[in-house]
Amino acid sequence: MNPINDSFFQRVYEVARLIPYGRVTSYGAIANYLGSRGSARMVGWAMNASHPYNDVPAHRVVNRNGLLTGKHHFEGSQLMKELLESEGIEVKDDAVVKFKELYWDPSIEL
DNA sequence: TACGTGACAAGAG
DNA sequence: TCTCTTGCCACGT
Repeated sequence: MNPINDSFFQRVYEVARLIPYGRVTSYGAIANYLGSRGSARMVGWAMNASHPYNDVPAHRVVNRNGLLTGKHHFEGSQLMKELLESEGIEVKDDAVVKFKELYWDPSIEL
């Protein structure tokens, strides 16, 4: 990984940027990739602080059930859904359809 | 300086 | 199978 980013947050953003178009991942997957499963909550916190970063696709990060738990942190509760659908990802009832198929695990793919 | 909060996850009962 | 409890770490008050 890039050593230019030292802080935990920066590393979270780094991984988030690597999420392929049309794919999704979970907070835990990112936390696990960074070395600590228990830091999943930190990933969520990092996403909360990622608003200023336009190149961080926070909408591709959902919880382990594929639920869009963070949609309320977007400008509109529909924005996250629309962003995902614009990438060809089906969203129903605030959850990613075919989540298992679209799931992207950095610790495996990288 | 210390305590509570938060977009989570996994194990145990 | 479902619900409850614990772990983990940075940030704001």
